[in-house]
Amino acid sequence: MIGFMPPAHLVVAVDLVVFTIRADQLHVLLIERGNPPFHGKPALPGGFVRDTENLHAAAERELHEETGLNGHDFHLQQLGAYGEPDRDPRGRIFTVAYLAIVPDLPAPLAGTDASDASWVPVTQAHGLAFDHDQILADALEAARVRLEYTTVATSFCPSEFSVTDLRRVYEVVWGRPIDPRNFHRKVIATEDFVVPSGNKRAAVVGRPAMLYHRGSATRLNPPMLRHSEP
Amino acid sequence: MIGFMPPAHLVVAVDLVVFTIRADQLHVLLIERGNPPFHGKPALPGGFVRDTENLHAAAERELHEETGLNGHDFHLQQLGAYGEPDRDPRGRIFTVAYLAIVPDLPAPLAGTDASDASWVPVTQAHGLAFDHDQILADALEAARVRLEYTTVATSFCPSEFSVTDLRRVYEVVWGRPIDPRNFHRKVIATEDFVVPSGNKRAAVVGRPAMLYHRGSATRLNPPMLRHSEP
DNA sequence: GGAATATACGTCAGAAGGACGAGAACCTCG
DNA sequence: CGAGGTTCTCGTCCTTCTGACGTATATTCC
Repeated sequence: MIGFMPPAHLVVAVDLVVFTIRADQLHVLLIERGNPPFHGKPALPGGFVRDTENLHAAAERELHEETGLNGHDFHLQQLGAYGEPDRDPRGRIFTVAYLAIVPDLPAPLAGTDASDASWVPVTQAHGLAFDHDQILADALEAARVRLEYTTVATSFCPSEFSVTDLRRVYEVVWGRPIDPRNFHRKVIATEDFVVPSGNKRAAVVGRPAMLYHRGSATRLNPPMLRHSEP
Repeated sequence: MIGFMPPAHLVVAVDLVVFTIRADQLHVLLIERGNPPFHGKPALPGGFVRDTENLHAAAERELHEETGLNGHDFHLQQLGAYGEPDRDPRGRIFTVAYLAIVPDLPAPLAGTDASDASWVPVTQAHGLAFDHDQILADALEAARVRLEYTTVATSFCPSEFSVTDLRRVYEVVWGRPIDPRNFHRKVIATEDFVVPSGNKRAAVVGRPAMLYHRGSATRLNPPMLRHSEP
């Protein structure tokens, strides 16, 4: 069943790797495919680029359709293009992958037409349709690198967060523990990484944490290097 | 003259930003367009992706056609996809940009069918066709960043080079002088960045330099940070 | 009030790099 | 052949940054 060939303007799609953190675990947004090919298999959300929209707009539209998010309360950046000739059995379809980082949604996926979408821990996200396993792996590595050199970690957090919240982001994405005292020093010393909100967290136990908003900085200089092991 | 619409498999192209260093200046490979649109204007070399090849293969093929280079004596990496609806007046054409870094070719462009291609200093590469000004700007920034975190600078150099040759690469691409003594210490101290060839350069003037081949390392850890100024 | 806990701040040593001095190895020129 | 100039290589000092780890502070629970 190779017969299907989409019209020219439907040869390019965008696929989204949407990351969030829930219950101290990195989750990725997946859909269950309702049509062939790969019927019933999990896949990254995505869709074809429309005639009048550019790639970024297409990614934003898909993200809105799947999560209800819009405006600028998320991080969205292009990862790269994928175009193996046989990546889609329907024919020659290229896809441009986007990495999205969103905070843990209070009413997750509410008001969306994507009731088939669900958050899956990345550790359990295998066997995806198409080449989405590869795209997901590339996205995970890209996210880890971007935490080193940029301030995107704050995009995982809600508007108000503590330094410990931010540290959890790094620990979850990197998969390794970080010394709380050194991390605190680094975050506070980095100009415009976070700005104090003036509030304190109601303590469940222990000293209440000071709360912050994300600052205006985007680059981390000097970077927060994870010491890579083979 | 909007009538032209390429068949489905010709909606995606690859464009190359090929950098080299000649006479202590960063040069980019440009062609002069022989057909409309943008007839007679300079542009990045590129072409449509063929039915059976993937994106990387298409980029390699184009690079070979334009420079005669093949094998692995160059650096070739994807930059990203560009897809503004109006970027090509012929219709909806997406392009995937690739960054190539090659040594100064001894017999430049010999044996190629691209006699229309020429090396242009990046400082004079303006007014390109399509959105190639933007792609070139993105490529330049990407090259600068990659010099910080990877060992690609050696891809600008011939097989055998001196530490000073390598330093010139950084100075030319970054556009700022570097202290020769600190640079030398950094390069030598970084494991597998360069390996001694055992030879010395015949000195024109001054102490002859020891020569090196590029090493096996790809990442620079810790990175060679340029201190960005606003 | 004391124990437990989490946050905030401090200290010390080692790694890395910017600034700069100086020696080493070649050239040319007188 | 020696002096001076040039370039490459090595070394020193000092500052910044960070990993390791100690300690004070603010809250809840008992």
